[in-house]
Amino acid sequence: MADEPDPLLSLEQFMPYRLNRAAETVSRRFAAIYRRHSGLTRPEWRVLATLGQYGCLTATDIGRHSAMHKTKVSRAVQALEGRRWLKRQSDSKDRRVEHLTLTALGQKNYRALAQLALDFERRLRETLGPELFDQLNAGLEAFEEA
Amino acid sequence: MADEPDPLLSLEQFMPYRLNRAAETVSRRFAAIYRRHSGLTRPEWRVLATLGQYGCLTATDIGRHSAMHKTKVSRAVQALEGRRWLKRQSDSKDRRVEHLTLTALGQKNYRALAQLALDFERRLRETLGPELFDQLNAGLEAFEEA
DNA sequence: GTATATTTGTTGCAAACGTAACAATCCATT
DNA sequence: AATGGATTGTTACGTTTGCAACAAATATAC
Repeated sequence: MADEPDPLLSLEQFMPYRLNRAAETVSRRFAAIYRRHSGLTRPEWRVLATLGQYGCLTATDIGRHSAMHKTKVSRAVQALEGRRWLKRQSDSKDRRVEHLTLTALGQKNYRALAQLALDFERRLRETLGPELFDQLNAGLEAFEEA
Repeated sequence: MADEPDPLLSLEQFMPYRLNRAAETVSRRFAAIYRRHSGLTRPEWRVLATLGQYGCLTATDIGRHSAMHKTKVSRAVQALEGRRWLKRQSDSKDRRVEHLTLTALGQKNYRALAQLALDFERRLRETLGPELFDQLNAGLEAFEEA
């Protein structure tokens, strides 16, 4: 009595499923690295990395750029502010917005964490093989445009 | 006074970041579809799809296969059991494990939802273009092996 | 054969999450 | 300049999540 109800859908070949598994696996491993190093959560790491790259942004900017919910951003910003890794400067023209920048301490930690990120990606590229890595990258790039 | 602290890391070109954004976008859109159709949550959909494909599995099997935490699986199984979409059968040899299978009702809904999935993927392939879609798929496939 | 370790699945609990409501501010139309 | 609407960021609240502890059962070691 076979219990195989002739599968209509093969998850292993289903793109959303594949994408999710790959992203989850990578994200989890990478998160374990910077968590061990700094204790940052994922949203906090994202805010740090975004500010490290762009220098000065508002909370809305960060949310738009990293596709995070604004409450997530708000809480991550609070946490980083508590560490003195980030400071707020109110805009003189529009007093709703606050410009966020990393402090010297924040930049120092950003540099260390960015290095961890680059190392991680390099190992990933080696594990996957450069040609497949680039292929995957090209596919993902096409994705962002569509 | 430039506020650009020479970014060490370009998030847009960072593989884990790209993977996450793509996966999140796709997953969110697809989830909206089957949520509207059936009210299933993401973990519930995953359990349903996994059982629909493999017929009979234990909770641990499902967790391992779909990379979900065992508590997530446990709760999704409870929810599907509450809908009468799934039934448990205790193993006669090892009384810890329970074999999970879809009921007739569960299979009926699985078929409908699998069709939605295939439609979604077909549209995705059209949007992306077949060649890039396949390229992305090849990259993801390499991923799973490593 | 008993003690110890491992595995399977569930539950308590605290942390994290998103929705919605909110205060504060700015903009647009009049 | 005033009312209505939009935008920015925070907070309150109910839900979801994962870690840890757990009970039950099996496997392993002695």
